[in-house]
Amino acid sequence: MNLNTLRTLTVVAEIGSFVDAAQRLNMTLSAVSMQMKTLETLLDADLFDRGFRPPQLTPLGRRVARHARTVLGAYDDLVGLCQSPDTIKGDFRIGFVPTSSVRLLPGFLVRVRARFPDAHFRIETGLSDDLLARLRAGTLDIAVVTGGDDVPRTMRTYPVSHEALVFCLPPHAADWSIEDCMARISFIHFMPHTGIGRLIAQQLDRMAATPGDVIVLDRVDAVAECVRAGVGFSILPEPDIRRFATDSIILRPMTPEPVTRDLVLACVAGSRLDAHAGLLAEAFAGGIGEATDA
Amino acid sequence: MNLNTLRTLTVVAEIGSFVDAAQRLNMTLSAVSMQMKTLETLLDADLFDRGFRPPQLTPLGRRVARHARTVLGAYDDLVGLCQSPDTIKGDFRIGFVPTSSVRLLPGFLVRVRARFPDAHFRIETGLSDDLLARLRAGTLDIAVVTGGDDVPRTMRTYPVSHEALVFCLPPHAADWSIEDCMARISFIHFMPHTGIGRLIAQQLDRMAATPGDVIVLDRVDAVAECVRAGVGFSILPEPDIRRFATDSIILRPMTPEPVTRDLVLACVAGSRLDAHAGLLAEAFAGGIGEATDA
DNA sequence: TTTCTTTCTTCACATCAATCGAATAAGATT
DNA sequence: AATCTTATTCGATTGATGTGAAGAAAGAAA
Repeated sequence: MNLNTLRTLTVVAEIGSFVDAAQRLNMTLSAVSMQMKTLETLLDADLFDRGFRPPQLTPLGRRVARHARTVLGAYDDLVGLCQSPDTIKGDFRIGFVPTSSVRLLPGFLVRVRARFPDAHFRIETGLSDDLLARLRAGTLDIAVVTGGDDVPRTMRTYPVSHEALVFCLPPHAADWSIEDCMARISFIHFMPHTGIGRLIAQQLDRMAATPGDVIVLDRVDAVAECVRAGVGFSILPEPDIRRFATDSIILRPMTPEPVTRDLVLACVAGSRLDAHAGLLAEAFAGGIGEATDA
Repeated sequence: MNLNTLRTLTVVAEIGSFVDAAQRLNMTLSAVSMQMKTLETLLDADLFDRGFRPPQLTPLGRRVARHARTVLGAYDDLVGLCQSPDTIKGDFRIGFVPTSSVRLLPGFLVRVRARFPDAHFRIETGLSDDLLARLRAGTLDIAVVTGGDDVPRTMRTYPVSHEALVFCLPPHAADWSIEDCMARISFIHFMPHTGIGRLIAQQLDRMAATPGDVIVLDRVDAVAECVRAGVGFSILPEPDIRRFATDSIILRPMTPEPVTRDLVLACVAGSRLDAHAGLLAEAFAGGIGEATDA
């Protein structure tokens, strides 16, 4: 009748190893092992196949672990019943898409700590799709993801930031048209397989301009250095590129009209942070610049 | 994170007193008190109003208690996941309508103990409507009730017994017609406000025969004695009346066609005994006679 | 295969939380 | 007010749960 064993089970199921689960839960390996053994005796069921060294969940074990999440969720809801609706308290897990983790995270943490001292967040990063899947699986309570069509209807979203995409040109191309750039230098494509990458690809399509040469990079700082060095030009969210040597990189708004990338705070409807997600979204207030520059 | 406190809370909420809840839970009053205090500190909420001597649940406390039942239900489901589908294990609460508790209960208990030694049942009695309400509220896992239209769709039912209603006439009326009886002696109406009582009233209606005089009784043995003494005649389920002095009471089938009263085992769909209700219904096999006479 | 590393299990021991019984306090009841 | 019933509090005991070290077992490397 103790939920700790269930919580441990879910963590073990998620992580796939007793040692790592123990570390995450701040307890010893032996405690985890004991708990799982206790649980198996209590339920009179084989949850793990110990023929493998990280013991593998049996099919039954997987079902139990999934159901354990429901039980824990129901329990968390009960705890939530007793909390005043304008405060947040407890341990939560929040996910960030990589670029947002650099820019939005610090300000978010500062504000949240000030406003909700009894709330603690474990921060995890991942691509939008990954984070959404983890929200659905219940291994994440809330996440900052790239907004758009990809976010399913079952999730509630709250706008967190609204960022203009801009062309980033090297100094020597200051007077060039975008067509000139396409023809004469490389296009540096940032993370094409991600939410923001798809947005960039979409813009290239829209301009019906095929770059002569494409370089793919997965770090904003690398893109910035390459642009500055004159290797090529790029498209990035303005706040991201502004963090790097703005003076030596030419920023130019998207043509014919501005394009924005939206970051939203997503939360499964009815999940335990559902009622508080709006409050948390406010902790991003002021946008990126203020949050990081403060 | 311990479910025992939640279970205690639900029992306290149901019973309305710490002492009685403690007795039901086989623990001391102080333990119950401590648990409730612990729970209140943990949730940081006032669950009870201690201005009254059996402490009264606050509105929040009531909500928490209701939600606690959900949590416990989810937990029970999890336990159920691990049990083989053809065995039953654990503590359950079963309700019986009064007459069935006399006749069906012993046989049921004997068979269930033999077949499912790890299942334990707390037996409670009540009228059909009461039992159905308690099933819905989750304070009962399963119940034997009078079948018919009253059983809502959300409940699954399994036939348990099928009993003919019969006229019970005193010896001196052995040759009388029912019309004669109506005119000359009292009709003894058994428990008119219950499931079976409504069925009896329905039969009187159908026969379009208004008895001259009606005596209401709520015990089968009292009905039997009155009939035997020649006070009046009655309608009862055959197995019930057979338990009393059959030789000195004339039984006659209902006219124009036989009428039956069905007892069903009812269970909320999706509740923790849902999957096993069919098996339990089998424990009533053989019907009343066999069960009690064995 | 043999050896080594990693990971889990087991054990004795320490620690903490839950329960009990008795004494006390506080609403109900008369 | 006196008394009854019921809940709270307190110290002592018990049981459950966690720790760390030693042992076993699976997987990787030689």
